[in-house]
Amino acid sequence: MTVKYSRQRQVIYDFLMSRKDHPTADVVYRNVRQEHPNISLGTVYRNLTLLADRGAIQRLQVGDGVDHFDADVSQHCHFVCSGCGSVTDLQLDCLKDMLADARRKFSGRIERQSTCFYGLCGNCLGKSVDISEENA
Amino acid sequence: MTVKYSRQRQVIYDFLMSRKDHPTADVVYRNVRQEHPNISLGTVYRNLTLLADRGAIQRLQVGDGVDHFDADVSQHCHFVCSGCGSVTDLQLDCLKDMLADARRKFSGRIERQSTCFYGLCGNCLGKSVDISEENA
DNA sequence: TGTAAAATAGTAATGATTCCTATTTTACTC
DNA sequence: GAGTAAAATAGGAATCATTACTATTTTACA
Repeated sequence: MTVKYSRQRQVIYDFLMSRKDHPTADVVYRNVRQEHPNISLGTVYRNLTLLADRGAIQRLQVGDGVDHFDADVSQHCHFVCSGCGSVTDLQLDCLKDMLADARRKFSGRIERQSTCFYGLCGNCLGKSVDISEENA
Repeated sequence: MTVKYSRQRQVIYDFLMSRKDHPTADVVYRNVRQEHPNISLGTVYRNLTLLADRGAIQRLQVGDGVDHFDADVSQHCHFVCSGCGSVTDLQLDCLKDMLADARRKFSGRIERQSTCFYGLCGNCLGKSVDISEENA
């Protein structure tokens, strides 16, 4: 199946390239709709999947139940804030060492890796947090 | 809310402790039902969530769209086979170094980490794979 | 222009997980 | 051992992200 140009796919990809965070399909949909009011959510999903399958973008599953998408396809880690839910990049030099270490120890073939850190971002650390329910 | 004993929760936890792989809620349900025919799927989900919230077990999100559960709560990596879907443990010494490195570089508070490798396990590497659709 | 393959919009279906409620079980007191 | 309030359960309904379906439109190319 050859891929043909589509204006919608172009707009989706351009939008993703313009963002440093890692939007979900729904966020992409709501933003792209502003200049493309008839685009359907299915089209957004289909094109994000197509782009990810071809390696043009990365699909991230950070454990919040929703897929995030990243136009930066280089190997890097992510940080997920438990406070605000933001997903940000984290460049660690030791990433490649870890991959090498894993390949040394594992008998199968390791193709890629995904590392995600969890905690509170600098912003959320500053704010006072309601912990009234936390000991319930 | 104090936690009271329940036979169902005990059976769910015991089953998880007996497995070296990392079953999904549905797999737990189908197995536990053999000796507890009336248990409901909702009970399995509720107890897995309760145990995970209390730190007795770990919830894994490896990117296949389904949650997996692990009775081993120590920090370790996982490997997900793209062939058979199995999820296995991978102990890497450099894991703690990576966490230290991340804490040094990041301005927020990092609480935990999740690392997952993807590829083909030793078993699936041996088998011939149908790639007829891979260039489509 | 003509045409076949690919893509779209809109909607229905899927499937994992959570929520709801009447009933049962637990833990604790007398 | 009975009485009781909180917690847990079974079973089913609801939710919500994602995928599948289909009639129509767009693309690429002769």
